[in-house]
Amino acid sequence: MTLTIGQVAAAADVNIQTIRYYERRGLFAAPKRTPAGYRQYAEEAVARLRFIKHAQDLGFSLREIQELLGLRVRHGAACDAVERRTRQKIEVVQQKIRDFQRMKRTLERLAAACAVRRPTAECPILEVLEDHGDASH
Amino acid sequence: MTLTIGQVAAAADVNIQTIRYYERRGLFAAPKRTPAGYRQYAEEAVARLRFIKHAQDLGFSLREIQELLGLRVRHGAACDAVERRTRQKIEVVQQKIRDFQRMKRTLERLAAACAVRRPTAECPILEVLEDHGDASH
DNA sequence: CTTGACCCTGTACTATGGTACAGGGTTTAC
DNA sequence: GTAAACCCTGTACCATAGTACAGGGTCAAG
Repeated sequence: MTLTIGQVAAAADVNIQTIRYYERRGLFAAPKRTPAGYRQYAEEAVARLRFIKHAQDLGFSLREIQELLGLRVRHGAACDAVERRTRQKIEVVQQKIRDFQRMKRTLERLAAACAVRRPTAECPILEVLEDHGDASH
Repeated sequence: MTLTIGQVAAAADVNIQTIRYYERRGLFAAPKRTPAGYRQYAEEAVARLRFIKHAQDLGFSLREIQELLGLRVRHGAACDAVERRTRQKIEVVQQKIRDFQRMKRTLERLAAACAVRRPTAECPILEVLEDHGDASH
């Protein structure tokens, strides 16, 4: 069974224009067409859109997502190269995790400074942020 | 002692155009001018730029930073609002960390499947990626 | 008193990730 | 058999966060 672009868009909760935009960008393979020129999608299209959205939530750019999907496209071909790229991606993700953990610790320090302040004290968050500016880099 | 826009830009390691852009956006108070119209900054300007940069590093948008700077002006109850925003930001960051860890596990599963594949097996990337897509959201 | 480095405003342009609209053709339901 | 709802392409537009450039004015050194 095939789906129209509108059905795919509704199922994946994205705009129709966005799907066409992805197709133009090369993220989304151009599907078969009806004689009238309507796009005919397989059900996997919905899963792929959801994958794209989730990867975006993780902070991957469309260009990076294109790379990830590129791993998929070349399946059956050079599996060694695919594995190498996947391990590179793991490194990138690991670094992102470290960055966000550092960010979270800084934010927690700010919130903690707020929580222990005396009633008459001024808000310490903004000062800490400025100290942070001086102390880091 | 006052600084020119070029000196401030060099000290804070930002583009001159960026400072003027912040001024236009209302993030950065318009400074006094010389009779010729040159901007004259106090040294605090450098600290404020660093504050903006570090808040950006922590994932705040310019709009959010503008809010934070606005809160600083109105002391008193402002601290509670700043703390609330900070804790909201921590939640967002925590969720991102969880998502990245999930993504990392997915990629590791992918690489592991690659490593143990039989010579005749197809590259299992497609299935793993789409499982990931199905499992989320 | 000219040269070069700096400053000014205003406008245009970049990249990313979309979203909207114009002006058509097609399909479906009554 | 027609009206609504859907699809097509192409182009223009939005926000965010800048960056560049044109066409001037200003300042300090030699």
